[in-house]
Amino acid sequence: MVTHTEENYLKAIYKISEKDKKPAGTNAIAKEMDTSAASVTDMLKRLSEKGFIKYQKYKGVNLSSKGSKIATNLIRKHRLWESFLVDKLDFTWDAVHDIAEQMEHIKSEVLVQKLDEYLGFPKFDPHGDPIPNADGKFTLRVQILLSLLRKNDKAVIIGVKEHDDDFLRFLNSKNLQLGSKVIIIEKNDYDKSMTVTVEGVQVMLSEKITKQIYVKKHE
Amino acid sequence: MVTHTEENYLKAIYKISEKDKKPAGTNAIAKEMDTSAASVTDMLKRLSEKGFIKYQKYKGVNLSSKGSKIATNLIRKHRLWESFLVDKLDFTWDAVHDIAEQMEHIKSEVLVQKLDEYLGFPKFDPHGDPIPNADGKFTLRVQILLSLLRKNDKAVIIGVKEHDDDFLRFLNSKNLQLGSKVIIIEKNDYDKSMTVTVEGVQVMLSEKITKQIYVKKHE
DNA sequence: TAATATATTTAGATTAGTCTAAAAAAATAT
DNA sequence: ATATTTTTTTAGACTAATCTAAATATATTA
Repeated sequence: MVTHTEENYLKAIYKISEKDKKPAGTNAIAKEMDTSAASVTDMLKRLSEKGFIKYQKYKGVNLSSKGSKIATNLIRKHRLWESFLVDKLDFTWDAVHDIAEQMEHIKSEVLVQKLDEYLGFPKFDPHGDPIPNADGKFTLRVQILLSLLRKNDKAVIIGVKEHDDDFLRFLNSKNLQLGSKVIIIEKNDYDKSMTVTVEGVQVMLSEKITKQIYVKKHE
Repeated sequence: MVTHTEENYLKAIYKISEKDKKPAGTNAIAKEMDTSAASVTDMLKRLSEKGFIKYQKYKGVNLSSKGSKIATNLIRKHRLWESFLVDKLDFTWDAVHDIAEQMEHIKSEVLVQKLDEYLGFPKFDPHGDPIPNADGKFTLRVQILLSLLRKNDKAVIIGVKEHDDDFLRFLNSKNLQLGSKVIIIEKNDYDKSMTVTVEGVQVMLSEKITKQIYVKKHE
């Protein structure tokens, strides 16, 4: 048995070691979980006893295959529920994270399987993040940052790096969403800002923004 | 704030005082919650301090309007999710209770509202139980027990009193489901068993069964 | 390499929810 | 109306998850 809280720790550890490509440290986990380092140490002992992580004092942690399975399954459920909320219930992409954060803890194998089927076995969620399959395998694809495009390039938005709700709402306001076609009209050498056309409308995007958007080149 | 566990207690109290038409006793709650009477007493103090119940030592408990609101909202969510599971994900009515028991705790007003809309504002769940609206009001309707019908009566199944999974699967096996049309062919005076026609097939039903099925008379 | 800074763990306490065993109150029966 | 049974509460302890403050390891830098 794995508790709600343990599941959240495993997901945090997964996320951190995925990003940093090395064992997750106590402080990093504390920050991700919004708790104290002392609490993390306590939890690491528990997770270690249950065989979910490989843990040595002061050395950071790695997930065991058992722990990794739980973490990817949570990510799978999280992203499937986000897809459900957007595709079926008509939520916008900036409003689904907190709800999916709760729904990912629902325990039922058959529910996930039926949900996946109902959604048509989606490979990517409403933010363009890959949805692992039942075996925990992620679909890989070529994706580059919008900031790397040059004048006259054409591309389609296929994902976002930043998931902050305010950022997503900013994109909504500029009509930038998954599937949007953009054409680079101008690129400013000095501040790297761009002027692009989205759905026939010109908008100016700072580098801070263009570095958070994944695209696929077009034509 | 109300915790997961507190919510379950409130629902248990609601259920018991609804059935017995009087304040819920400690033992009854303990049985419903599958815990000890001592734990219940502890929890009643907490719920009372939070203003969810009216509690006097040894006198049993009643929900306050605040507590009642929480309980009916849980029932609303439970029944909406059961409807979702059956109508959209193709679950059978005997397999949805435990999953809905988890889903009812998801906290999001707008989610419930959108789910309700997505399902077409259903008034009854897959077991024929009424789904309270956002104000906690239940739709009432005439429903009688199948056991009360007489020879040659025609009726439609609109609900079940018993929710046990095995009972529901028994009904499945006889093709008895919500909306099924039944005709009473014969009624045995001695043991009150009946022979009825369902979807053109004759089946024999003991009184134990017919006392658990709600119907609406037809023609 | 010694001094300093940072990261991590330990110690000890707290809260929610649970337990068993014993005490007390209320209900029932003789 | 007294004795017995049932119901409920209290007492005291346990676990999971958390906290702050202090101690100890490790890493960094002069």
